[in-house]
Amino acid sequence: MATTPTDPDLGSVLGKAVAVLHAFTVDDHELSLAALVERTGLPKTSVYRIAGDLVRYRLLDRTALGYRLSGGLFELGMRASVERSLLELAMPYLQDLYERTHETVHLGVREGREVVYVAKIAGRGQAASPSRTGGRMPLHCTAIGKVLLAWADDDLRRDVLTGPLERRTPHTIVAPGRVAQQLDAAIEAGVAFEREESALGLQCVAAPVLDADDRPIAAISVTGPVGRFRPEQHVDAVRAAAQGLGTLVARRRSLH
Amino acid sequence: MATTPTDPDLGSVLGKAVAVLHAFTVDDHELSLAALVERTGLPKTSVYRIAGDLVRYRLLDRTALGYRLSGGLFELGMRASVERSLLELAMPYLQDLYERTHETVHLGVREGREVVYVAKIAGRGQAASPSRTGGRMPLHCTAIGKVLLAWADDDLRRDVLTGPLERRTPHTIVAPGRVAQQLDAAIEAGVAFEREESALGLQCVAAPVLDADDRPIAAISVTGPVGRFRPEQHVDAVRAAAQGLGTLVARRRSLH
DNA sequence: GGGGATCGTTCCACTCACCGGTACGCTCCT
DNA sequence: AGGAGCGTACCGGTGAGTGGAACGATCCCC
Repeated sequence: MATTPTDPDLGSVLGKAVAVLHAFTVDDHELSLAALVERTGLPKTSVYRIAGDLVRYRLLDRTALGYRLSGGLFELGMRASVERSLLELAMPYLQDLYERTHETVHLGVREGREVVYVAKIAGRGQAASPSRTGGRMPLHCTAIGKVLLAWADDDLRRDVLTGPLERRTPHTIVAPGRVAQQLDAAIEAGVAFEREESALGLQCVAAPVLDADDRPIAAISVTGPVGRFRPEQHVDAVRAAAQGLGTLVARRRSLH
Repeated sequence: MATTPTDPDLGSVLGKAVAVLHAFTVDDHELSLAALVERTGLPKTSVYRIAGDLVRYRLLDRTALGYRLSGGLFELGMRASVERSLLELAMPYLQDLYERTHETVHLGVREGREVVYVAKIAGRGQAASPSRTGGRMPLHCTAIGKVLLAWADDDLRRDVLTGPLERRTPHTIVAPGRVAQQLDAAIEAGVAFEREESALGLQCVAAPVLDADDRPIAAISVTGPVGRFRPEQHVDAVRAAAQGLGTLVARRRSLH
């Protein structure tokens, strides 16, 4: 059941422990022992023992209802070098961008065939975008994803376009040809757009953060609600932020 | 050597794996096998095998120089419920506070006898504060720490004050009596101050985020360089942000 | 250019930590 | 009262994990 992203080797303690950790998602942050058993498919006793150990090692917390990922794990995750260096370098630019636009700002990197959001600035009373820091989204239906894909190796582009393109909304572009068109247009324009393709009611512009070799390290986007928000108005601001961060990153000789 | 915070039971794979993960710090984000062996005190072969497994499970990445904490760990950490819920609720307030002051803004929670920073907004060209998201600081020498300690149970306050108070700068207050004085003053004033007690050249004001039962969930602070920056000027802004967040959190029936 | 130090990797036989079925006690339901 | 669902505890068998020893590859200094 419910194969975790990193479908681990269940023959080792470590594998089982990782499976338990991966059973938690952004939405289900609190799971009972029974729920963990169901999600991992592991024997109850094993989950019981392992979860207990994880609590002992401060990777899980006990709660009235069961277990949840602990603050220790948060600390550990914040030490992940690439994401954290990027985040620290990027914050001032994201900050400026938000202040200039007062719209939701994202920073994302590519992980496999998906976008992982490394930072999100959503001010008060914004149209709620479903993205979350640390969350994932498909590459083909988000502005950040398109940017990351457009500047990526041809291999990856081909790989993604030949695979299934998940439909998220009625506006999601699922025809490989049309996605390819958009990727080309993105390179041409230096930015990519998204119009209600990942979530209804939201539009988006994104620009790539390129290193010294013009490889895409990350992407920055501005998101707003259809109607008041016109992504074209923010092209220059996003591009400026992404380029600023890019040159800063390049100066640091790739993200160490 | 170098006992990790959660000095783990080294008799189990899991314990060893956790020890390996904890060997990485914010500063040493990239460690060779030999370095891991030295820091964990584990046999070389064991570290080799376990690190390999951790790479397989996407908790570590291989690099030219050795290993580092992976993006997968970042994602996992971002799912830690308390920190992430708090972070999402707090961001708009931190955002506003930064825009109002244009000084470095922190959000911190207490973990044991230390502060853990959950969020940091450091604008361009600020005096670099040594804090980092996910990093720790002692309670007695930071504004956030004083706030968290002042509103905490008497048990904790006694516990911390009777323990050794680490000196961080010439200005660090290490006399238990004087710290206690400041805690009382903090409750009186609704905010706590710090004047170069954790890092030279920096001053700070912090206010508590209280839940419905007046228990401190977290604290918010504004930090700036001595000279231009006068913490007293920002008392109202910090207090407003913290209270706003507090009522929001209280409405959600404690952080689930 | 050879010898020594350092580092990552492979091999292997022992053994103990892990395994998971079974059973128990508790709290809600019906 | 009975039954379902859950968390906890017990326990003997066994294979995953163990770590010492030995190997090859770099690098650097004499």
